[in-house]
Amino acid sequence: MAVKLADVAARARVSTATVSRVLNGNYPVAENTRARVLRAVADLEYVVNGPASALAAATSDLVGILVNDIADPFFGIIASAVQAEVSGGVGRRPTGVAGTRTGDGDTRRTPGSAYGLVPPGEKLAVVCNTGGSPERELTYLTLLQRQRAAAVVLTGGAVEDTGHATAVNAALSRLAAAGTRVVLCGRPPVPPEAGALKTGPIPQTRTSVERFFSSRHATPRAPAALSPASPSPGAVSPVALAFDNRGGARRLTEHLVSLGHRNIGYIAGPAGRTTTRHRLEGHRAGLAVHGIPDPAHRTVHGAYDRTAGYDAARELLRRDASLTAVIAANDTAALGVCAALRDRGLQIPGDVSVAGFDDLPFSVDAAPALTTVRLPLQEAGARAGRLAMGREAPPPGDVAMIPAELMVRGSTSAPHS
Amino acid sequence: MAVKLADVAARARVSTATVSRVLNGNYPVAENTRARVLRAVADLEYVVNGPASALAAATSDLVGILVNDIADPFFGIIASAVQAEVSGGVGRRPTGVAGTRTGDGDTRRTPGSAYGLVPPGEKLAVVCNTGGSPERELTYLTLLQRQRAAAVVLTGGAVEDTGHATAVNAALSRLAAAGTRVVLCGRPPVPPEAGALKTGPIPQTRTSVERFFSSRHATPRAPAALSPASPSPGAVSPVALAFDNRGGARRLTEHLVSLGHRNIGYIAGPAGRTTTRHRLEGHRAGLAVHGIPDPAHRTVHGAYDRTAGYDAARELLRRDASLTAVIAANDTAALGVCAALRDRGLQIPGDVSVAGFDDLPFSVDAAPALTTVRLPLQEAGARAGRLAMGREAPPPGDVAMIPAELMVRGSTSAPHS
DNA sequence: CTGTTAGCGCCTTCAA
DNA sequence: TTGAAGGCGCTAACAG
Repeated sequence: MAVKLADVAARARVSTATVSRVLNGNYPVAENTRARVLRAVADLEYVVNGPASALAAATSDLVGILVNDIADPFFGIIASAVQAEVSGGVGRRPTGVAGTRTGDGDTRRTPGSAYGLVPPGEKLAVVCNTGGSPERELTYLTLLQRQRAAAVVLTGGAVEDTGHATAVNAALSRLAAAGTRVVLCGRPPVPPEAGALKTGPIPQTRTSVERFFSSRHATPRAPAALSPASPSPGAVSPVALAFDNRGGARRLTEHLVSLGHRNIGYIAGPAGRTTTRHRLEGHRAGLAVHGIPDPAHRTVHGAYDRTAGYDAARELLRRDASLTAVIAANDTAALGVCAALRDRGLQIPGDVSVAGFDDLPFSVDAAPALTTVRLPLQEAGARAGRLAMGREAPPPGDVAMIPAELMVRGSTSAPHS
Repeated sequence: MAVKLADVAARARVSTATVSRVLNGNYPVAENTRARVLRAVADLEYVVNGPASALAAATSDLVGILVNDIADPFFGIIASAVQAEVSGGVGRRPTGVAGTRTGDGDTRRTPGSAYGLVPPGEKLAVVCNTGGSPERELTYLTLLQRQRAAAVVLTGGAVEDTGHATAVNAALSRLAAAGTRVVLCGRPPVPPEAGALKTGPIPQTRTSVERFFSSRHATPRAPAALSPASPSPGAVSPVALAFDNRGGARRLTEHLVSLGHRNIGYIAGPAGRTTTRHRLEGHRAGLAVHGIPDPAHRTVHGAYDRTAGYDAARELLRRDASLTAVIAANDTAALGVCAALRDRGLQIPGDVSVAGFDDLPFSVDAAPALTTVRLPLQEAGARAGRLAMGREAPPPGDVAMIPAELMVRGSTSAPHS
């Protein structure tokens, strides 16, 4: 980029410091001076140099949202909610300096009028797709740390490999230590020992809330790296919003049992992930409560997608023709199960009942409508977003359990005979 | 962040320049020196300061992917493909310097061994959710320009408001002028006039391809901002991969006509967007070809979601009870249509045929399976990703039309009587 | 192969 | 209310 702050300053006949103040709206500037500066900015189509700004101020407005699979609506819905909260937050910056706002949103203004200007406090919410790969997860975490992200939200189940978990927790600790807010959404909290593993001094950065409600002319950003170390270098446990996967799965299985099912096939998600394990544990607990045996051959692992559900259903039927119900680890896989059953000429739920998990938007439109467990993805994502922005107080103990709700629909009924 | 390059240099007893060279792997360094540096990096848990690095090098490794609705699988699938190509690209950096790689992927190594290290050339693909809001689209574009993004991929239909279109095109021109590669995916090309509106000199940055295949020790990045202006400051028209929405819609409608339908309801997407218009035009063309009248009351506009489809279907039936078929602007809305018909006690396709668009993964599992138009979202996204990385040559004229394929399934049949 | 030395563009005290 | 000036941490010539 050619045009820089100095160019704007020259054209507005002020110093670079003044231009900076106008742009950041964090310091009083005379009204007509401000106007001159803004005109110069528009005329020159000046756009702030993010890196330079971030370097000098030691902060950035990036907020990272890590998801396991962006093509899966489960994550799309969460990410969307987080993003909306982060960059469209209601009541953000109530005392914003008028002159630095984007304007009235009138897109028919002369092009260039609002160029390069973004409402102060506006964060760049950014979704990072790990594809479920541990390496990529770490890579993104590192990249976000490089960028000095303001906050990071990790969504969905975690990989349970000890080495990886340790590495991730260490990365999160470093992030937190660097002043980045870390929030877990739909992911179990970091075990205390892990969180306490390595912790440097935690700089006490002022929260966004504090900034939002401080005096009209906010004082300059606190130099996080220079602030004195906090007294207790205790465990850095990120705020966690965990889904009640275990409870939801248990209630789902109990629902089937109550209908009279005894031979229930279970298609679990990919092995070695917390979500997979918790749902499976819930399922088994549901069986155990009623003293129903659970032979290993009735469980198959697969990915969280349609094809996996399809294949797994065939495999289950091959192994055990006496099945009267199949539970899939999520709705997408459940659709695959339905397809496999139909291809075998089996009626749902007449011959075999089917159930899913998540209650994604399309589940109610399957035929028959899918019995499943509803997770309030949108609400949880929004809450995670507010937590990431420091706009909501963390739950007691920094952990909240998000309830799951059983949705009984047409795909389950009493077994045939 | 406390630990900086100088700290690492001190610990490794080398100069900062050497550390930088090791980290960037773009210059020869003695093997044992490199080892010392890497050990120091690991010991100190050093993580590069992204902003500082970006500032000094005048580039960043951010790649932005703009989507209208991240919760919609249509965009999720495209974004996923782009991302995979951008950050997992096959054969990227074939001559990479071994020592600077993350390692063998062994997550059980001592935590800290690979910290802060990311494979050279690794890009941070980042998905930005505009929510279909023009303002947010511009904001993201500005924010990405601030960050000096390496590339930007815009996906999905564009808003047709003239003022907004002009503003977006101007923003894209500025991005391009700043050396950011711009790719349109599933979005019509920028009209020549618009693209030519404002164009500064286009710095001739070396493409990634050139970098990838240059000598073993790649020479330093070209100083884009300082390179001489290109001879022809012509129009900056970004590479565009457009979907054949018009053709697909036309074939879909002709399919219904060929089955004998004459009274076809059409649920268009939100007004004022290119995708909506193109699909509607295709539909009308399909009717016109066969001389079938198209009274205005048979078209209803709505969002691209289930609820909109549901409501619109009820409205259409209210207006015209003679309908024998309903086409929805996308599959999600089509599901809503099916639900509305079922709620009215109508059979699909016995009483009313239904068709969608996009062929999202769940469409084949609807009951009956949805007749629709398949768009190769995954393939298009991957191609867009490669284009964004400069790993694939742009199509002739910088525009490629991605074909749409009619998928005839169970939800359409000849009308009843 | 390695060290020295200027900046990169902006923010932010300190003065005025 | 405004200006002057010193970094922020890193990269990239240019020597050696």
